[in-house]
Amino acid sequence: MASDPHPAPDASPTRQFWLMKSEPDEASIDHLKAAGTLPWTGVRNYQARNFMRDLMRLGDGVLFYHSSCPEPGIAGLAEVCSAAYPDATQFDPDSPYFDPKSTREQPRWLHVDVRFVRKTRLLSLADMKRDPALSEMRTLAPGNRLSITPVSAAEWAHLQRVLG
DNA sequence: GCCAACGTTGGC
DNA sequence: GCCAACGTTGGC
Repeated sequence: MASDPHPAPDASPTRQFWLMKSEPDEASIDHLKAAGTLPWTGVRNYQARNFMRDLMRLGDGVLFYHSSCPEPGIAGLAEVCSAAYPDATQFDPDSPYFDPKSTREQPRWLHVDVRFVRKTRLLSLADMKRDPALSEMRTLAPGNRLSITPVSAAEWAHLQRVLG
């Protein structure tokens, strides 16, 4: 593996799993495939930030989900490949993610990097909703708006089978 | 473009 | 600390 600019200090032996939403206009699974890795910038929700900052570990599994698009759903698999570090876009006045209240001394917003694993068939949101094995998925909970949600080991294993 | 649900902000 | 106003998310 190439040198990692942001290695996690304490990769957990227990792998955890996440669903991460991205608008394909901004960053699709094809963008990730082409880039290899992407910095997960632009998260401006404290709960989602805290997942990345406090709970994500190197090698955690990621369901790459396309949101706010004609066919929302899971489009591929990825994995966490860095520890959390400050989001550069919060300091950039020209960025839509600029946060004037953040400082370099005490940055508000952090993110991890994510590495491409593989594309899958598109498992649509409708498919997910109709699968009883996914009925407890956090991302499907009524009113959920979090762009990053935990996925249970059972849900992950089930999805590996469903996605083929 | 609509709108429900939720998060954040800021006056008090 | 309350809560109204406002902003954002994201499916439809």
